[in-house]
Amino acid sequence: MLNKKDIAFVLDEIANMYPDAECELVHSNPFELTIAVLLSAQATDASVNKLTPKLFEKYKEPEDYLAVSLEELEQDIRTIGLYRSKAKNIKKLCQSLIENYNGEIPQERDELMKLAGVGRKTANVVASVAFDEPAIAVDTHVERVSKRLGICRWKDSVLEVEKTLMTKIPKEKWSETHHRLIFFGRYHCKAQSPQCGECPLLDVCREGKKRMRSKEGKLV
DNA sequence: CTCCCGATAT
DNA sequence: ATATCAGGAG
Repeated sequence: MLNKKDIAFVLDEIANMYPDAECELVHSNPFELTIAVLLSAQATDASVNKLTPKLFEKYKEPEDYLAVSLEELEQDIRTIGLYRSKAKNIKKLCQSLIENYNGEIPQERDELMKLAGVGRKTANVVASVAFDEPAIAVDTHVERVSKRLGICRWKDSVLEVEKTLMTKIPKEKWSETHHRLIFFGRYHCKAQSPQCGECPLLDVCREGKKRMRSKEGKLV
């Protein structure tokens, strides 16, 4: 496990690598962001961003999603994986927004998580990006990077990873660090081919050093 | 735990 | 061909 000094080193290095890391999902308000994050489950940001500009032109408010049939909405998001569940959740979410939240996305994470298709990770993203609340959304990248580096343990659940990160990172740095960890995981510490040979964190990364030994110094 | 699922990278 | 992608619901 990384000690306090190692954590500080990691935060410093990823700040150098990705000083301006931010949400890459196309959106222009909290409602669009929520839809985009819901769609992004088990899909790449690029795939979602390819779809949402046209989608948001057709569907501007919760009422617009309720005005079409489920089949029509499914067809409109068909290029995204899990599209049938997502279409149903979007419909439920919009109905709930109108019935319980005056048609607006709520700011509290507990309220966000009551919405269909919105779990802890999505709620954290919306609270953080749309409403500037300190939060660390643990997605596949944050989980993988945290475990490889040794910030948390391999067996930790997603919730345990989030709690560990919140404990080890100063609250005012939660949001920026969260985005930098995502960029680091997405573009450098990739799932299939991590660039350990060119990684500034190699000295403190147990998994990276293990990988370099097994490959005898050869890059991926 | 399983299921949902198309697009893209390896 | 297989793994992975800003997960969540049942």
